Amino acid sequence: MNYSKQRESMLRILRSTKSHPTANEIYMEMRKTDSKISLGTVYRNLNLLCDNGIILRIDTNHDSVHYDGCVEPHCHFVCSDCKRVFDLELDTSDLDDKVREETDFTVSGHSLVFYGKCNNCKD
Amino acid sequence: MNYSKQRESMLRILRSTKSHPTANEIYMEMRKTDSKISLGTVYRNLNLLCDNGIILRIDTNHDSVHYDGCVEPHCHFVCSDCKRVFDLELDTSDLDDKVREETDFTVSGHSLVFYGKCNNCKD
DNA sequence: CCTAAAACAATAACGATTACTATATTTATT
DNA sequence: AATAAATATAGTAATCGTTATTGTTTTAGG
Repeated sequence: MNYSKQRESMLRILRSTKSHPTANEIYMEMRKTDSKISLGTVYRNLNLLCDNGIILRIDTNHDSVHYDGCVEPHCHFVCSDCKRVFDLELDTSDLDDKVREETDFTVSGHSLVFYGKCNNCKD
Repeated sequence: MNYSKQRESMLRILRSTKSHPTANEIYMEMRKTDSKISLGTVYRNLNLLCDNGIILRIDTNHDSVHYDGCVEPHCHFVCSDCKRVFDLELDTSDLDDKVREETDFTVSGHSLVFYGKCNNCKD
């Protein structure tokens, strides 16, 4: 993987927010400083960074995929009203072992997403 | 919701398998007995059945959405090789309460998907 | 039977993502 | 610094899963 200033800029954006942006939101943010950036470049780099474990993909069932610059194990909450994605502190590191006990599968990890309404939307 | 033989047939298919088929797989299965069935009908009914809690949507991060005729709370394992979806017995009913303790959010449920390799693919 | 609501098949449209192509940038080598 | 190979890019076209539209058919209730 060679250096590219586009990819560096994407990583900077992802690591400076807790908003879990979508590909298009990252694209819009990048266009503020680089009007020539291509949406294809954003997608290609997001996949590259995911495949190398540098960022995290969050599938919310709701709309398009969200991305997280924080790869420390944690889980997420998606508000079914505003669709925002929140980080949760919940420790679920024991779950993978439970599945290993129950099955003969090789478990590499899990994705845990909670649904409901956030503080702003719950009334 | 009026009766329709297309929807009845879909439910029969979904409840008679543990394979968690995609919309297209259900469509292909239905075409065996009804060559006129429309893919739009399959999608419309899948959404209708999901919205009414009669079937379950499973988002695997991998490809298109899978559906489950069993709505009893359970979680899933997706093989990253063959992409098959397996049921797990794991009881995770306590997780929602843990999130309620940690946050002020209204929690309606969660989706828990494990990743790894199944027995067939792990070597 | 007759009517209104709901469902249908067929097809067009949409939005997110990926593929393609010709050009530019990065990195390693002389 | 010049060169060459590998990698990345912008721009655009194509793909794929899903949803919307339309005119017709089926269902359910009076």
